[in-house]
Amino acid sequence: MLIDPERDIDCRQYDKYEEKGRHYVSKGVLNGSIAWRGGACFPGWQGEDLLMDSDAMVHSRERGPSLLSGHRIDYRSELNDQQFRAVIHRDGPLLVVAGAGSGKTRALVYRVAYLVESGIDPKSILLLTFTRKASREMMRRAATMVDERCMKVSGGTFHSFAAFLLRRHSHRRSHDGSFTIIDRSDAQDIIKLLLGRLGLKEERRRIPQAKTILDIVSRAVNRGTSRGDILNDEYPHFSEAEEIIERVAGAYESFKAEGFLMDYDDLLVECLRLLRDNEDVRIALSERYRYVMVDEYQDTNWLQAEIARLIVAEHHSIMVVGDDSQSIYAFRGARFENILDFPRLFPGCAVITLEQNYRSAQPILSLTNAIIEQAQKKYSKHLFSGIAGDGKPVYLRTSNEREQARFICQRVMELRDSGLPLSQMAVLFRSGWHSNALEVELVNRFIPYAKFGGLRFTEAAHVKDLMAFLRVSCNPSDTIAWFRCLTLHEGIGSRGAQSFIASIVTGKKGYAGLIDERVPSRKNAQALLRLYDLLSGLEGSPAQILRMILSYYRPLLEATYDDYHRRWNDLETLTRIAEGYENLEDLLNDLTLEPPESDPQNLGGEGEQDHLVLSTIHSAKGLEWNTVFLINLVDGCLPSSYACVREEDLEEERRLFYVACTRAARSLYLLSPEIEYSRSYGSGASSLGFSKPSRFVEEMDNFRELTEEWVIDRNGTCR
DNA sequence: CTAATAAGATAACCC
DNA sequence: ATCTTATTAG
Repeated sequence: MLIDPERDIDCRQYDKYEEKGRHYVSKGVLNGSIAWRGGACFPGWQGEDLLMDSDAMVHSRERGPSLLSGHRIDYRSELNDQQFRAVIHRDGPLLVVAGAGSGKTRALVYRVAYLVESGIDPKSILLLTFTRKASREMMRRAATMVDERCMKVSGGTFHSFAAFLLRRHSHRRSHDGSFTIIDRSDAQDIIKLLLGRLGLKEERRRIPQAKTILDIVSRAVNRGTSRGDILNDEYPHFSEAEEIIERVAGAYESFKAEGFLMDYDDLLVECLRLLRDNEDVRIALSERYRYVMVDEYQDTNWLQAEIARLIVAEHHSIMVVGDDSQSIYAFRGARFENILDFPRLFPGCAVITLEQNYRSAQPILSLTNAIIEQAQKKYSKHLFSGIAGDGKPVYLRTSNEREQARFICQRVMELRDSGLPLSQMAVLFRSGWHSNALEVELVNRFIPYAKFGGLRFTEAAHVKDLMAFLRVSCNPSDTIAWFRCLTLHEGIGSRGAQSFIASIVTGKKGYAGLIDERVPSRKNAQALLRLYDLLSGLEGSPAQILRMILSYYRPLLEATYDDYHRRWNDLETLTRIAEGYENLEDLLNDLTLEPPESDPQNLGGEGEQDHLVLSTIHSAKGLEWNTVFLINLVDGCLPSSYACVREEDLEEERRLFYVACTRAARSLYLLSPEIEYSRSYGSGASSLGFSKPSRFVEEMDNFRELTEEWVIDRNGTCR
């Protein structure tokens, strides 16, 4: 489509205005459908933003309608109208509401390409995504379209961006800026320590577990409410522990402050504070990042939305992309309302809706539309697909998990034999351990697979051990890391470690505290001397440091774990990762914020590349496969039994179901095994009995028509 | 005070 | 099944 401002824009509905000699449109309607703002929104408009390479912006009718002059990529024919408008949008706020599979990523990638091709400095583009993997992937795609310049785009997660910013402006904080980022389990250790320290063990009242306390504290931060409210709303059974929680929370804050520690939430909170309190920082950022894009906007919480707003406070040049139907991170404080609030936050913003689905065949889409139709709150989007379907999604009930696993293995092998690569098939599930039974079967049949989600590489004990050494050498006040390092040694338990830590950190003796005379010479004296030698002798690149620590740690590893061989491999992986880093702090930073996926388990099979994907639904976000198997579609698994109490939680589970099904391009298999509950399975579930199919299935009256039910017979399956 | 052993509880999603 | 906590012997 050729956009002709004179013809396509309804001139009665926008205000033209002039500023510093340039012409702008503040609002308008294009072909009667979209809100519009900004004179530089499309090529050809005479009030171009002159910041750009003006040549590239001129819409050239002489050269034919499809190619923007100066651009190698034929944006107009490669994108649909809505995508095209989003891509060539230049300045001013833009909200793209993108249904599942509607080419949201495509729009982002093309916009990066378009901006870079127009001569924008890639470093002035900031792409905030949900995972670093996602941003790298987008840049890579843009780079293959344009050139290497696209790799220079600034990008990352909100958390990594916050960490970067905080380190850069560290002089504004009281300490020298070397802080350590702690993950959830570190935070949990701290809470446990504090519970002991505060002498709360003797309390009569029931005290929530460290994990629960942390959860409450974190939720309050991410939702922007008080801990009391969270307690009342979500943990009523602990409401009498409020006072204790407050005390622990206070102690936790001061503990972190003393040790220069920051948890995930602190990164956002401090980043927001930095932006709020320092106008000069905001201005500098606005100048540096002229084009800001936020992916998965429906999963941002209020802190993130606020950070994004402040980054662009000076120029409002921000594009956010999201889909309220795919918001699945409420447990982390995500507010899909952010999408709805966006136009209010940025008055006059352009809104573009992407409704054409390019991923799934129509029968799959019909089902997913019906699923989301059940949602309490929905914001109308009618997805349509041009892809005719081969068949309806398959629904299959099996008598147990084992049968479910066997069916999948059999079907996967059939499909592979018919030429579909394993990597084009995925098995999705609600919780990490739902795939256990299947994994056993896959191993038996030598089907290689890679699992995403669940336990992370950096959560393995041995990896944490090694990171503790690194953290100590990076930040000698890191009490938690010291604790781990010290108790690793024979003869040093929690008590001994505490006294050393007191000497090292509180007594400010540094490493010398390790060879403190106060500590009588015992059999551990020798070990401590060696530890002292190790730590004070650490120098060089992160990889060199790591190797020094490894040679020290190896005997400890072998003494502690029977399966040290496997674990040693992980540590070598870690060293390989470290090779790419010049400074230790960056390495630790990245490991905590963006842990590498644990090595794909290549079990049997010939090619290393091709493996079946197993993934939690959360980790499958944004991805797609030709064939998707959704397993354990059973009440108590999906929806999870934890989510069956509150209405909002249940709604989120429904969206999860929706997200899972919309990952499928050509075929979708829904499996409901009967699971026998030996013990109570979550809250109040009957202690004995069999699971029922998911209520989401039961609730849909047209489920039968939209799917095809299979039953298992003696030799396999048939209709 | 530590380390080994026994009994008991709990089990999600993720930066 | 795995991780935590309580108990007890060294």
